[in-house]
Amino acid sequence: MTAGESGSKTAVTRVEDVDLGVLDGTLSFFIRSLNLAVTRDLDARLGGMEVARGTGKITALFLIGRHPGIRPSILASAAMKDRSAMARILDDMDKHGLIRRETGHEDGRVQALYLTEKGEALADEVEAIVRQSRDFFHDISDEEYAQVLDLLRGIYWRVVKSRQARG
Amino acid sequence: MTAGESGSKTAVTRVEDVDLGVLDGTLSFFIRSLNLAVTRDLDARLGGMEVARGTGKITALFLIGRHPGIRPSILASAAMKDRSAMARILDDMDKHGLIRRETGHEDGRVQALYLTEKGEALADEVEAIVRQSRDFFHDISDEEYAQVLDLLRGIYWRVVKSRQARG
DNA sequence: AAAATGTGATGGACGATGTCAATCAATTTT
DNA sequence: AAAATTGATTGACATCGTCCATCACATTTT
Repeated sequence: MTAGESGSKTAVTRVEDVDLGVLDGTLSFFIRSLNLAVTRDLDARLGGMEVARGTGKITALFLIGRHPGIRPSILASAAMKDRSAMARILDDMDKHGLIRRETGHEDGRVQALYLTEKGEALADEVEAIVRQSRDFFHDISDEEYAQVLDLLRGIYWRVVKSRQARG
Repeated sequence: MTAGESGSKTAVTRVEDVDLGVLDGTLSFFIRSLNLAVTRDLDARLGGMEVARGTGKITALFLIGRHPGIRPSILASAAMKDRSAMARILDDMDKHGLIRRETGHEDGRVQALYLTEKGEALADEVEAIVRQSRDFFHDISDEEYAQVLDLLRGIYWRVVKSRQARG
């Protein structure tokens, strides 16, 4: 019936022979699987740096650097996390002296985030490493990389915006 | 210098105005961010089912169903996990009566995995839900979805194979 | 045959993660 | 002024991924 039901119901001894079935047509599966591999690779590259483990720290570091005064909730949206998760990350970064939190002058509820000098330095350091992270996909041609990047970027923004709409 | 450094160093109040900087050219970032959104959505769809939370259980359920007698280590490779992580998942599924583990007749070290009837039933149920998971990307056209699926599938297999080679 | 080496699967421990609900302060609405 | 809303934070809880050690079985070496 469905594509990929050719070699069904047979034991396999090699991963290459595995038929993914429904999962083969499911974007979620590939995103979720690749996430593990990519995260592992990035953590290895970041070694014992203060931003290792987790997407949130790196995203926060870069976005605060690029948009001084940005608010925690915007960071949360961009990183697809909820506010409480981002609050923890910021707390951690604060303890490590990477960021500074100021209370907004106009609205007393919001916080304005800034990188400390230490944060700026780390951001530069991490940026160099992140640029190298493309090496993980060394098997993939520049064209393919660019294509998938464009497509995922588009999907990303649409998801961000629809998440924004809902809550 | 680099693409995307146009609107630099300005505070933003809306996510849409955020400039991702280096991250904008980093596949890892989009994969890692989208992973969170996709995982959340899938967990919501699966509600309180016995396979909710985590990619591993669903992958195991489907692959065992499609390849009766498959070994845990192959499942681990396909799900991009390590053996111990997969062992926990299988243990959990065993406790819930979803799978059956037999010791291989030829090689006493390996296990052969099979779905129980309960497991088969759940697999069918979950398959229906997984098929609906494309709805999460309702903003994305069929063409785009197919394109990004093809590209990620290709990347997935290359990563799986290179992981296989290394360790 | 015995010993050493290798491989598949488990289990414990640890830190980190994501989520939910509750709280608190500040602001906006009525 | 009271009520409802919003931004941020905290505690609690379950889960996850990783590392290290262990155990059983196989294969290779001597």
